[in-house]
Amino acid sequence: MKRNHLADEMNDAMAGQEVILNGWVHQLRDLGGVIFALLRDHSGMMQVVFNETISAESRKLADELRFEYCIAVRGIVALRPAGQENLEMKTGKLELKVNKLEILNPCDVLPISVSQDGGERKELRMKYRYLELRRPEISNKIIMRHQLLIFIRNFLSERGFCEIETPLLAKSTPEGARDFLVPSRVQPGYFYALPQSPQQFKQLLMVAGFPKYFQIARCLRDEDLRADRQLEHTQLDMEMSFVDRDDVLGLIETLYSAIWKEFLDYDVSTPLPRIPYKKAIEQYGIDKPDLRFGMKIINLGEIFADTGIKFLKSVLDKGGNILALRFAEQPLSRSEIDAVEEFAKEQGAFGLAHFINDNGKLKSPMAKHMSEDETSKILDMLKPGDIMFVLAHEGKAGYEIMGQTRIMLAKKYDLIDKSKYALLWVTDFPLVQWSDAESKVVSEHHPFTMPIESEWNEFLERNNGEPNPDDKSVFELSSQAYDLVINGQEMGSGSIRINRPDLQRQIFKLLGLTDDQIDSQFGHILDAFSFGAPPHGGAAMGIDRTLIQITGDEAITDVIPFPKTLKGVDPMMDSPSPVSNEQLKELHIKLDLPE
RNA sequence: GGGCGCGUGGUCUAGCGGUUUAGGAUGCCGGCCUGUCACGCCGGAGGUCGAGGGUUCAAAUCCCUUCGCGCCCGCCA
Repeated sequence: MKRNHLADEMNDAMAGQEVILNGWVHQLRDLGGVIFALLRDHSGMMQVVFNETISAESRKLADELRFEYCIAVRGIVALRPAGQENLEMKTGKLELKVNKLEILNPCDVLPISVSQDGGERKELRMKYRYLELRRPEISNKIIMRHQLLIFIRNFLSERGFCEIETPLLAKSTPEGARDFLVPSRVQPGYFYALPQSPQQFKQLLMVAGFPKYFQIARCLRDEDLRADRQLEHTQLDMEMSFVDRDDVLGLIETLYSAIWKEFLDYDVSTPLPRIPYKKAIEQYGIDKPDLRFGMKIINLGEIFADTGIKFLKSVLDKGGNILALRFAEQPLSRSEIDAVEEFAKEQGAFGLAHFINDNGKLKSPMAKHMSEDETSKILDMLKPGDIMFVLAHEGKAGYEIMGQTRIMLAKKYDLIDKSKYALLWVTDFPLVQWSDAESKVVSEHHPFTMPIESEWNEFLERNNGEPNPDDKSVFELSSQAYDLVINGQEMGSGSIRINRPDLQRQIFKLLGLTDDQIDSQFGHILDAFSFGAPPHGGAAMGIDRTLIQITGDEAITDVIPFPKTLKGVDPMMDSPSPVSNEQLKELHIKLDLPE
């Protein structure tokens, strides 16, 4: 019995018509003489009725029905008796009087509930993900993912972008995340790397003369997982030639405001705010500020420039900062204030002082050591009842402690306007940063990022034309890189790229690569740049993260059809798994397992 | 690699040294019920309390180790 209608198509006008529906038993109510079931298909639900006055045979077979049996029913669409309508249901005024039932496939006792959220543990839900996906609330996210991808493809295609696939079997390079390796059978001892992103391929497409490229690309990185990080994730990868930074930012913010309008009916005003990296750190203590609430970091350096308070003075003398957060939402108890200090200490602070405007009088552990001038200036900044948390700390770490404290306070005291979406760009990222793990200078974004050229040229001049990583001013250099941030989450990043082989080689040298390493690992791209490579730039946007912003979920596993656990295991397929000795032998691999 | 939390019949959960033969809900099995919609009522089966070790007269409960899951730090251009 093949279906000729879907549950969702049933309407009053069809009363009296005979139809066949296929689907699953979503709910069962056995009243003895009559059995009601909710039949669910991908479109919706329909109540079906088994009654011996309609069909004794079907009524008898219906005794066997249980949750999630896969069935086919044929029957007459009918209006429910007066007073029996279910107004909560789209088809609630109707029912199907079944004259033939066929059980297509029975269903074992369910390990997780399908008809509702049974609150099962994550590991179980992952193992039986295909059952969880039967729930419309869950599958709708996967359908929305499809709709988002279609929307993006149409948007970019209409604007002259060409979707181009790039290889999955690519090459391992020394920069960046840990690679997933794939052994070559034909070339013993050689490995492909799965792409961390199509970065080099897309730049080579620019060299090839494609003006606008995009790809919905899977990116793989063998690093530890988080709620917003899987081993593989999907990026909207894009690149354009003959453009400057504003062209790229303009296109992406137009796309994102269109997505927000389409999927959330939310008006994002463009152009988006653009905050230089340095300012983001100084004002929010983080490179991905959440602008749904205020409470910017305040620098009290000037007020305390000549202070007599020793620990403040000594931090200032060492070039540190005195930073503050003004908390004006509600008075806090002594223990609540202590909890804030405790949090700051966990973030690395030595301590966290505070000022309170106690009806025009300054209340603070430091009050009696402060000058009149200092006291009045602080009081001027506080309304009665306001609390100001104060941190004296050196370097970027001080801003970061305050940034984390700012976020903690906002979450704990509900300062975040959940109806708001705060989209912004953070621009002018540092070109490089220091890696403690590798004890060397590494790219902040990636090694193909164009520096801000005036700064770069001055840096070279200072170092006699050599890209000297030991010149500490290297950390002051900015790049033409940018991040899109939404509600405090990094949504994607991009940059204007280097397109000259000489500059690219200098950057590699700055990162500590020798000429030999550069030639063997990046020779292809330097070659390519030497054949008239056009200026170009682009970005890559996280599709999974974009989706959880739209759905309001907290983990990207919610919008991935078959996600993996935090240990990188797929409990459903039970991967990764051992392979046979024959397979290993074919690949010329011998195992050297830890104890 | 480090920190925090969780793990009890199919599933969710109570119990957190002895009142327990581990309680409840739901699902499952059997019975009753012709207008339910989380249908209802009656009865029943189902547990090595994640695993291993220890403390104790006595351990689901306390301690140690270990495994799994989640969240965070490190890590992730």
